[in-house]
Amino acid sequence: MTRDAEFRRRILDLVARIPRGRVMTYGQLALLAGQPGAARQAGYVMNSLQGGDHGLPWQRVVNAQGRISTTKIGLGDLQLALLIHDGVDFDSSGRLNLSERQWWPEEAQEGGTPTLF
DNA sequence: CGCCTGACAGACA
DNA sequence: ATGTCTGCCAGGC
Repeated sequence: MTRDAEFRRRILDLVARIPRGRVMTYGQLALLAGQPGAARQAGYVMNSLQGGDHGLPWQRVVNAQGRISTTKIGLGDLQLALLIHDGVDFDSSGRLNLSERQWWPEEAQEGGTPTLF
């Protein structure tokens, strides 16, 4: 299996596990998928979903500033609505509180090493 | 092959 | 806070 195919699969596995009301960042996904610093590639994978299908909670992925990045491809309003429906609250400047909303998988929480795979 | 553009992020001015 | 620069690398032209 090619490296990018593995990367993609790992990203999607992680996204599928994000609980309602919590979020993960692109850089975090890349890190846990074994490619620290490849946040842009994580975004590239998410972009391929183009929203909705796959039954994945794609809306639970935001950038490192707690802001929605899908505004660039026209999915911003939808993502915001879905997150609010999840119970996530945003401040007046459109940011959510990452320190209380960012979710880390159990495996990554206990061990000192952040990489998951 | 080169050049440019991205659902990004961190460092720095 | 805002803007610039660099690292990341797939895909379009």
